[in-house]
Amino acid sequence: MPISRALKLCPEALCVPVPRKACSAKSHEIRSTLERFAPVVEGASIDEWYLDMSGTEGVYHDEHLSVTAHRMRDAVQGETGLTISVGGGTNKLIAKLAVERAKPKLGADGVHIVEPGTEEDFLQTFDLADIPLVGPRFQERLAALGMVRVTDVLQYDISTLRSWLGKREAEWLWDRVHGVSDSVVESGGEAKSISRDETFPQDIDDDRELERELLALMTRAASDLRGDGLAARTITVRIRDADFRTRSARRTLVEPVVTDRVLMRVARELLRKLRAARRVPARLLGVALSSLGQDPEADQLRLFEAGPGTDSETERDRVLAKAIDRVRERFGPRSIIPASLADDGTE
DNA sequence: TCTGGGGTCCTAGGACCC
DNA sequence: TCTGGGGTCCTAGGACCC
Repeated sequence: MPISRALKLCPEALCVPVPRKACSAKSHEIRSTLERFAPVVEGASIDEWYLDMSGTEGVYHDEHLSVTAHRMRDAVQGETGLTISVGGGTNKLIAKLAVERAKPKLGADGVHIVEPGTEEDFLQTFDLADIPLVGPRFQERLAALGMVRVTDVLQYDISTLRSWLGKREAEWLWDRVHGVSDSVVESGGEAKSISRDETFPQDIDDDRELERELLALMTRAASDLRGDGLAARTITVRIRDADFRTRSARRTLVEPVVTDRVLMRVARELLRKLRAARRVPARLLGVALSSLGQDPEADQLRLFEAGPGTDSETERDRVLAKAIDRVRERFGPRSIIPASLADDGTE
């Protein structure tokens, strides 16, 4: 339920913000513990990881995987105070489905291992909606063809499925319902994008007001960008109109940038473009920074020095941005904010 | 009664290059 | 009646996940 509706129904409710920093710190703690058990650990989200256990049989003296899994569970509980569930199988699809069967609230003991060779039988106990990446849209199409459970799909041969769904999707689904998945466990790494967006309590139609919101969003995104030691080449502005139509505009710069001034200058142009194309009240506004790379060092020789009013950053821009970040870190995110934004982009 | 926030990945089409 | 072909980069939109 959206908070705005919850507060309408229950005006005295107290809203407690998500302690994002604390969640992220706990996530790192869990990962560190898991890394002792497997050579490759892939973070799938803030609270899910894949471990590739192949090749570790000798290390664990050929003990059954469920024994190792219970030791992982105990280690995480002991070191972080949090309870995890562990699913095991011969590929990521099986492991992901297995962990749902491992959860103690279903009466299990926190571990569920699917033995090699039993994957197809295991799959037959699921609905298609349980398969990762079978979302609401795909479910609807499949249901229209009379397929809701995995067993519904197994009645048909691949050529029939191809004629209904097209080659690519039919073959993808065919593999999944047979428990086949060849995606590898990879440790991954840096974020691919950083975004901030906000749904307004009331739709906003005023351009100046939208630009103020844009500035607030960009200030947060840019500060996190620099906090991670990254720079961005692509800036995206997203707007959701009152009728829920979502539009976006983006621009990729030749050089990666980090400063509020340049990021905001591009973002404002993109917002103006979106507003010029369709000017109706907006319910959401967002910014995203992508094409990320390591921030080229501030002390690096810069071939071009550009002034305000261009898309290039000056040394002054970068020093200023980082000084502001330090003040915010010490005194809080609201301790120093842009007073206003002039039309030429200076603050 | 409308539908959160932060992400990833995929696709289609266009520009441009050799 | 014909308008090559393949690769890369970019934009816009959409599906999906937690």
